[in-house]
Amino acid sequence: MARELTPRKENYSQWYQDLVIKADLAENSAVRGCMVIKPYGYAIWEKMQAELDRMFKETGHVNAYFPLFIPKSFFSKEADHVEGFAKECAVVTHYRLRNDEKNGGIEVDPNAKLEEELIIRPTSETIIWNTYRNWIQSHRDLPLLINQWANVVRWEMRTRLFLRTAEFLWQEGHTAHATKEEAIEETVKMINVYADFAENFMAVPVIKGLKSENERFAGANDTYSIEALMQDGKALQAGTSHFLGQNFAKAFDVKFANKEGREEYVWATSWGVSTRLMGALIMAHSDDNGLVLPPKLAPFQVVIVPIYKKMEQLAAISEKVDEIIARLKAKGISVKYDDSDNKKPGWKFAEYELKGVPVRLAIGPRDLENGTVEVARRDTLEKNVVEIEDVDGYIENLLNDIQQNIYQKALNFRAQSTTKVDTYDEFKEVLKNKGGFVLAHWDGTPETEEKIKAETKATIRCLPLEFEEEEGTCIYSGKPSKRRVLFALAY
RNA sequence: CGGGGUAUAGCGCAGUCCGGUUAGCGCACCUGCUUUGGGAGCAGGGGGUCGCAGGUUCGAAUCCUGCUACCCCGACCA
Repeated sequence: MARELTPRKENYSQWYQDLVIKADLAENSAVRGCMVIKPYGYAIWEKMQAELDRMFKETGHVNAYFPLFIPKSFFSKEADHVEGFAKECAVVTHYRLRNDEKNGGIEVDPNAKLEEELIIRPTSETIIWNTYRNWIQSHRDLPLLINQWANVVRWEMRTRLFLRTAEFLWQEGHTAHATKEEAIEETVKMINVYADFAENFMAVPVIKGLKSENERFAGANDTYSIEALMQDGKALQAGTSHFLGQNFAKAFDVKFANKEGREEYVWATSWGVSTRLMGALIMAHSDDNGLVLPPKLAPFQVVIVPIYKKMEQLAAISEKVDEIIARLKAKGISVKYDDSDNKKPGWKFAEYELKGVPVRLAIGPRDLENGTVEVARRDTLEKNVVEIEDVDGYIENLLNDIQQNIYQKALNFRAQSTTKVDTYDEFKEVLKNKGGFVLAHWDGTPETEEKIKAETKATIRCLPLEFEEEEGTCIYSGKPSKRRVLFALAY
């Protein structure tokens, strides 16, 4: 395997894709725009899933599953929704193949044309709300708090591993509520869950905010997002939570009898995060040696590499290692012991650094004599010799320390990369030379936002939920503004 | 959909301009010996419809025509 990663500054996007492939996370598949997630990458995704799923359940949600196919007619019931997604839908038109008598091979059977085409879900609001109609009669049926883990397809023109693929894995929550207030509360609750997950598990600091009208989900009244900053200074939308108002309830005629016995449309939310989080994780922390995984999401937190000349030495080392493994496992620390004989220690060191394993132990004859082990941490690449007696407690602390440290590092980077600007010239200058988040005044109109985007490619990432009221003037139009909003170039 | 590029062993590439022994190199793989505290060394070995289809020629990976796929840069990305 070629070891070199292309220098990051030259072409971050290429560097990122190389890293994804070399660290064995994923690769492009034979199918256009689709990705094969390899076992190591999938193991990280499974860790993410497990934590998110736990958090959803703690907030009262349950899992269910809805169909992959959506009848075209369902899809078109909500006008904004269909308009937003129409350009990127995969459509099933036939249900059978037959032998091609003329040319050999196989062809679509023209006699098997579907009366109504099926859309492969790009998101499931429509099929789910069509189902909810039958599930909701009374206020006693509410709230309905359901999540599904699924794949969706969006026929993107250009794709990038994890960040934008034609098919991707995600979870989508779809909830129904009796009141507007309760639905809004749910929307905000879930964006907070996502922020909590990003910061405390992924160690990626995020900014919670409200999307501008232009960037809002098709069919939503309000879209909240969490925005993360990548190491190349571009923003990544890492999760969204939508307040859907009564739009889907009206489109699918979902009404309930309230406590007074009157019929009302229900209030809805939807929220989702996807395998794009993998991209965020990689681009937030990796360095030139490869991935840097937060201990809470690493498929294994510790790797142990034995160093030996003769098989007898390996046997003695393995005996000691078994003890260490037992003690680490007792503390809930996951460990891989790589005693494979076909790779040299140096190769293993480099390989596990590439894969971002948080802590590496090396143990050889010298250590056996001294009762020590060499502990190397991935985030700083520091090495220390530790008494075997103390190793489990030491590593337990070290893992916490690494989790904190990489979060702090990302937070510091974000702080350095966030700039307040007051003029349009300054705005353009910062975007061009420094990148990162730019806080600026905006007049609140979609027209201004579009013009800024057309001229600079920067978009309003969000109107941060945490902000200071401040009199100012729009950097573009000069009109008055009461607050700054968050701009950036984005993935 | 525009602009550029690529297609040769599992992977990465050279060879193509200027046609000519048996198509080559690195990594990986197999065998053996020596190695093992930061991506080992030596020796030997296996593996190819040179993207597909036509054409030119005594002779095509190489020239010509058509097709297909993929990559990069844009456009697109609720």
